[in-house]
Amino acid sequence: MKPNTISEPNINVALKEIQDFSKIAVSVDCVIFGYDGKNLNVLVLESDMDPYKSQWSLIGDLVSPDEDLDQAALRILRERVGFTDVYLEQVKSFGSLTRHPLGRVITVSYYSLISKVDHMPSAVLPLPAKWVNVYDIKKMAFDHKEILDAALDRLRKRVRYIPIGFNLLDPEFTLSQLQNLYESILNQTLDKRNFRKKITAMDFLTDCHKFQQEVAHRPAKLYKFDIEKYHALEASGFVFEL
Amino acid sequence: MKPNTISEPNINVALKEIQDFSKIAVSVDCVIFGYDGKNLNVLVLESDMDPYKSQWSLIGDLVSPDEDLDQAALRILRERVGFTDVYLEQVKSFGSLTRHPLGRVITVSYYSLISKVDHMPSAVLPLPAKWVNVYDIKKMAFDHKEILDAALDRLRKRVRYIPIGFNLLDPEFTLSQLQNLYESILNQTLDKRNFRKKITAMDFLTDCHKFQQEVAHRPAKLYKFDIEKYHALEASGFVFEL
DNA sequence: TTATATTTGTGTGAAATCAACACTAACGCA
DNA sequence: TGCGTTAGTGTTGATTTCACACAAATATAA
Repeated sequence: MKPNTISEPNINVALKEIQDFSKIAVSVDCVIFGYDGKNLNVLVLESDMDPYKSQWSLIGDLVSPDEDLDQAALRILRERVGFTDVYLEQVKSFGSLTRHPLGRVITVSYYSLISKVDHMPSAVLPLPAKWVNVYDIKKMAFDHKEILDAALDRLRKRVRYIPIGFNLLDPEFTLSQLQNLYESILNQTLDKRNFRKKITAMDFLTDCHKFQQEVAHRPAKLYKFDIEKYHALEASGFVFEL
Repeated sequence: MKPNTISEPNINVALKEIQDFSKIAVSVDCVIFGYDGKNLNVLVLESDMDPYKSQWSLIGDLVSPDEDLDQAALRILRERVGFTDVYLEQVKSFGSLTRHPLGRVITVSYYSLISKVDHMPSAVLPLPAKWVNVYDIKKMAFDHKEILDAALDRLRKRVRYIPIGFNLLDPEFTLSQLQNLYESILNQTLDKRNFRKKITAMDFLTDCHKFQQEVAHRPAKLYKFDIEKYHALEASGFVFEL
C-alpha cells in the first residue's frame, strides 16, 4: 500500500493525447419494463448476430458523438420502439473485453418503465420485438441477461423508495392492480390489508370517484397518482417507503 | 407512443460498422474515500488543465483497449496512488457533451474505500494529491463535484445494507470509532447505546481481548470484523442493516 | 496522592410500526 | 336466484425504534 509517484500527466490533470480514441465504442442498452396487468415484462429483440443468433437481446445502439448518454437512451426508445415521455434511469456500465463479438464495446445500461403494455401487443411492435415475462428469461445474447438482472435489481430497490411504479400502470388504476404490480416487481406476495393501509396512509392518491367497468365481480374504485401532492409531501420531509 | 419500424439493424441485432469508433474516449474516475478517525476524506489532485487550473479533480485515466472497466479502476488506484486490495464499486457513467475540454470523453465513476488514512498523510502521497474533508468540497474541476456527490450518495446507501464501512478502519477498532465513522458518512449523529445494541446484536464482531493503548481516558475494547462469520450469517438469511 | 477531564460501557420503558388474520359487499353470469 | 369472483375493511399481539443518565477506567496536572 505504498504510494508511487505520478509519472505522467493524466486526463484530469494535464494535456494528454486522445486522438487515437482508444478504439473503444460506446453503446447504450435499454431494459424496457412493461406491465400487462399480470406479469412484469421486458421488451426484447431477436438477435441476428453470431454467435447469439435467435437469442433475445436488449434494445440498444451506439452512442453518437453529438448526444449525451441520456439523449442516446431516449433516442433509442423513440427510434426503435416509438416510446416517448418514459421514466428512464441509468443503471451501470458493462465493459468486459469480450462482451461484444464485433469489437470492444462498452455499454451503458438504462431501464425504463412503460405503461399500457396491454395496449401495445407485440403485433403492433416492430416485428422481432416482443414482450417477455421477466421471470421466463433464463438466457440472453451477449451479457444482456446480466444487464437485465442488474436493471431488475435496481428497479426493485428504487420502487420501494420512490413512487415510480405508477409509470407502469394506466393513469387510473385500482389498489389491487397497484398491489399486483408491486408483487410482480418484488416477486413476493403482499398482505392486502397492510398494503392498502400503507398506500392510503401516504396521501398522494386521488379518488377518481369512478369504478372499474365491465368486470365480472365487484368493481373496484379507481385512483390516480397525484404527483404534485407527492412533491408537496416530499418537500415537507415525507419519504415514500413501501 | 406509436412504435416506429426498425429501419436499420442495430448493434445488438446484426452487423453494423463500428470502424469509426465514434470518436468517443472512455475514462474511469475514482472517488477514493478515506477516514482519518475524525472526518470522511476524499483524495483529490490539483488540475493543471484549463479552464480548471488549480481546482481539485478526481483521480482518473483513459480506459485502454485491453482492460475492462474494473481493471482500469484498479490500475488507476495502483499506478496513481499505490493502493491495492481496496474495496471498489462502480457508481455510474457521465457523458455530457461538454464535460471534458479535450473532447468527447465518457467517464465511468467508481468509489473505493481506504483504511489507515492517518498512516498515509499527504506528505507521503505523490505531491499534488491531497486528502480533503468531503464536506469542505464545494466545487471541483470538470463535473467531478457531481461525480463525488453521486459516489457519496451511493456510499451512504450501501453502508447501511452491507458492512463495507470496516474497509475504512484499521483491522482492530473500537465501537466508538465505528460509530464515528458511520456518523461521518451519514452526516448525522447516532445514539450510542442504540448503535452498540444493533451492532453487537449482529454477531460478526470478534472481541480482540485487547484495549486501546495510550489514551487519556478509559481505554476501549478492540474489535475485529469477522468476514467469515458475516458470510455464514448472510448465507443463513441474515441481512445487515443499520 | 488526589482531583480533574475525558471517554467507555451499560438497560429500561414508552411509542410506533409491523405482521397476521376472516368476513361481508358488489358485481356478472348461468 | 344462486354462484363465482374480487373488493374492501380493523384489531391485536409481537417487534422494533427511540429517548434517555450515570458509574467505571484511564492519563494528566495539581
